[in-house]
Amino acid sequence: MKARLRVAAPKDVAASVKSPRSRLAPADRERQIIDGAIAYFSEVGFSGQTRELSSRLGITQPLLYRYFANKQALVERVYQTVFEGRWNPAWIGLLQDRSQSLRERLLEFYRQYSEATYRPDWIRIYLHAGLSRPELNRRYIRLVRTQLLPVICRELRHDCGLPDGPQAAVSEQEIEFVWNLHGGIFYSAIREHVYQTRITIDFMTHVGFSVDNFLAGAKTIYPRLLGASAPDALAAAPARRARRVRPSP
Amino acid sequence: MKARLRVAAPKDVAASVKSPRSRLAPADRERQIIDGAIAYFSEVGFSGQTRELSSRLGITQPLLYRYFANKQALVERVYQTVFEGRWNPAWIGLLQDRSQSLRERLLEFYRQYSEATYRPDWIRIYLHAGLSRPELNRRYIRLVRTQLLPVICRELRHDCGLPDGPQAAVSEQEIEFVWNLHGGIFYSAIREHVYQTRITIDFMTHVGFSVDNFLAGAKTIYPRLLGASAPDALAAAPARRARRVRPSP
DNA sequence: ATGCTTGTTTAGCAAACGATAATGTAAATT
DNA sequence: AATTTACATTATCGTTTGCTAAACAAGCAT
Repeated sequence: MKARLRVAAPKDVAASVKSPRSRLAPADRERQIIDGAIAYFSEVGFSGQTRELSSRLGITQPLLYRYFANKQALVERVYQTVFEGRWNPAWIGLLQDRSQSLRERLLEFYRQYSEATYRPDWIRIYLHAGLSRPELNRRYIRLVRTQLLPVICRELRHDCGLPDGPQAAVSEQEIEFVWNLHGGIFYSAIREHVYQTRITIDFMTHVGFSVDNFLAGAKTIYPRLLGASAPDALAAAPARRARRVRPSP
Repeated sequence: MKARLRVAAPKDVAASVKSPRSRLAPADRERQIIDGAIAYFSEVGFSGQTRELSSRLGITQPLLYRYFANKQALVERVYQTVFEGRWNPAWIGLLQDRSQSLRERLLEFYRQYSEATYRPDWIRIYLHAGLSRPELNRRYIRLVRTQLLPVICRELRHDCGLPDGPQAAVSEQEIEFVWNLHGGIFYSAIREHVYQTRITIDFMTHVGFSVDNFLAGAKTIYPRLLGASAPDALAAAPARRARRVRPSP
């Protein structure tokens, strides 16, 4: 039907710039798209357009839809890759290795942990997800809350010379106490990678301050958290502070 | 020209549901739009649509454009309102009032500060902004960095019985030490308001842990931060930790 | 070479979205 | 009450955006 009209009009000069249609194995192309999507969505958020993404990848936009049913499916893969791909179960063992001082272990842990997660793409995806799909972050936080923090709590008990045993459950207060260390370090990573504040102090130096302060303070504070308050405070729903809906004008 | 065709056909039943065209004073309408925009954009992010926003406000979409030249202008007003409207200069005086213990002052400060800023709309706008317009957050952080943290540093010096004077500048290490307190508390607010994690511990109880840990740790750590390291570390650009571009697959 | 399979591109639709012009109407002014 | 002012709505335009169908071409089998 349609005559080849472009016989005498080959690719013009501008078109010669773009790459000449590379044909990749499906697994490679998929991987390339996911990596590009992580970089792109971490930069502009998940409302970024598929055309811009494909353009950055050097491919055409419909090609995305050969590998992912729709944009949402691609976004899910990004979430999954970022959140599930960078957790190292060996960290638990590292923290429990009492042949080193707890300070050494915490520093080494945060060195490795920040190496894996406190990088621009991870943190930004993490925050974008937190704002649009908090259930994903809750799942990750549950991982930290159940796998990581209780281990630190027990090591802290041991370090402070406090009684411990397999049946002595970690209290909510203890967890919250350790959250404080974790959150302070995470926030300094946010300042660096999200707000891009110029930070004159080396990241691990900051971690050193945090850990030292944490351990020194714990010597004083941590003993209080065990005996006094009931560990079953979990069930109780304490009265939260009153909260205005709007600031009074 | 056009005959009144609807004489015998007044507003139908469905139309009677929507409000009957309220006519507000410009200042009131503008305020209403800004408040609605804060609530809406904090929920869905700044890529939210103007139609949906106007629908929530119970007005028509073109009306937005009578009050704001374009969407971007509205977004700017939201930023401005949220970031500049909730800082209370009196906090500085509160922190410097040595008639109370530093512990009391810090607790009271964080009670007031969290009341003003650690609420869902503020935090979410803050994070959305951080991801899309980090320069705005940098400005806010500079406010904290220059107005708030140095004051805490000086009070901490006094509390730890360390030498102080108007000419003894606060070192970058000291600031970073206090960032840790501030960030840990902020992160617990993120967990609560953004990830909507169920937190069984009262917010101010958590703040109490943080402050106590901070003060107890400071007694040990803080003295080190003053004398030893050069305060002019600001100028130096310390070697940061090596960083892979991608995690090895 | 020829044809076949399948990865890739071209062309384009339908809905969504920011923005504008024209029309309508509530309330102040006279 | 008539007129004017300006706040608000209706209708619509041009573009963007997710997504699809058809055409095209790179590599393998024959």
